[in-house]
Amino acid sequence: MTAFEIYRTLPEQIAARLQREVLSSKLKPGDPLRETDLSERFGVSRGPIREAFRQLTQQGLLVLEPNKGVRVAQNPSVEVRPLVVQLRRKIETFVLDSIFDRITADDLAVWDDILADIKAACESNDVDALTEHDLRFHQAIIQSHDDKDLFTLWQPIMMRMLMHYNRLDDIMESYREHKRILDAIHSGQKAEAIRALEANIQ
Amino acid sequence: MTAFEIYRTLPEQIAARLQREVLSSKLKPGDPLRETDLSERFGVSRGPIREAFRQLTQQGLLVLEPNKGVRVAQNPSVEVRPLVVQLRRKIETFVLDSIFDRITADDLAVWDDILADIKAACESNDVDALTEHDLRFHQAIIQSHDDKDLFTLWQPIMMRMLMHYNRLDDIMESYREHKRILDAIHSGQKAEAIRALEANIQ
DNA sequence: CAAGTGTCCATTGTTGACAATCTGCAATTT
DNA sequence: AAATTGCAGATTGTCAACAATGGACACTTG
Repeated sequence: MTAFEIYRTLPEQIAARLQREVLSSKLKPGDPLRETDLSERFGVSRGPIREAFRQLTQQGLLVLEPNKGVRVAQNPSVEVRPLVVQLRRKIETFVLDSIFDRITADDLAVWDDILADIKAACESNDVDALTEHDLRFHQAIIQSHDDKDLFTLWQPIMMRMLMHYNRLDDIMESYREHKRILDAIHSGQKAEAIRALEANIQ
Repeated sequence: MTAFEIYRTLPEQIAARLQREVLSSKLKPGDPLRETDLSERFGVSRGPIREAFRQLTQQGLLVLEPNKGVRVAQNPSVEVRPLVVQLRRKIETFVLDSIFDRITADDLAVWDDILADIKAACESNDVDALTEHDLRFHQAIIQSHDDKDLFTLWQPIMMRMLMHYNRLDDIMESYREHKRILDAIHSGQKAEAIRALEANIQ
């Protein structure tokens, strides 16, 4: 768990809280979000709320209809879901392949820390925390690529996968999958790392 | 050319105009867009301008930095470009394959009309118009899928490809490529249509 | 009774004023 | 001369008031 989270702006703080509520299904697909309600809840005017809506819309978590406000987005249909998986695999394996020979000790230290958080979340059976750290793990990899725009491309795809995070019977398996990825990176086995990464994305 | 374009909202109109200026390189990567300037230019307050920024940011055409405003996004790096091509191919071929047996005469009529616009743009050597109708063509196909969320996923990827639309020596080739796609669809040749679509995306 | 019309209310859209932040440059310090 | 500080202007961030829109429901109308 991250002890202190620093956000530059008001809308970022609001967006982060709403993001958690969507990913943890406290807010369900189709639920309307009203600007007035939230501006009272967070003690700010409607401006920052709208800006937070913008960020979450970009992430694909909210859907905006003119004059009607925003709602929590629907999960991808069963038909589209395999496509989303393939897209995410393509991006993440591309990044891992591309950065592999330039991964620094600092990068690995950060990823190891996140893996520890994943382990803790699995052991305490905390699905919401697992979702959060799973996101952090893959985000950290994507963001280590020089082209920062890749993150913008990847994020909405990732979010669509996280919206129903229930594929595992045994939650500890998530920890093992991520550990396999990092183990392979530690020992310099590129092909194995990519294989483990693909296995984790489904 | 579409004679009348109806937009529901003020921000949509503004976003559409700015989109054209970015795609036609009238606004170049890195150029800053100032809220005050645009609010004077379009005769509205800064609110709708910010909303237009929102939409274009979601499309990947603008990049926002807190307290610094928005700039026109950079083109994808040469390293990332092949990935973008692959992602777009995956989505569009997925959609075409998925809808192929349910394509209606109305769909085809619309697409034929757009093809005529593409032909006209090629014949008059109007690259900006070609970009616009090329976008309309592929957008029309994507939007004919039941899952409307696919469009949101596809749009930012498409935009990254359109930001420098200069792969063709012979502009008429673009018309021929799109014609091959529609010809194959007309004659019910699914595999051939998908092949032609992939050939067009590069 | 069905289809259309009008009114009201909840909600989003727009605006202009004011606050906070960033940038560049000049003055100051070491 | 190099680094730092302090201003001033430009620009974005936030706010609260007002306008416009959409949906629900009662009412008319054929």
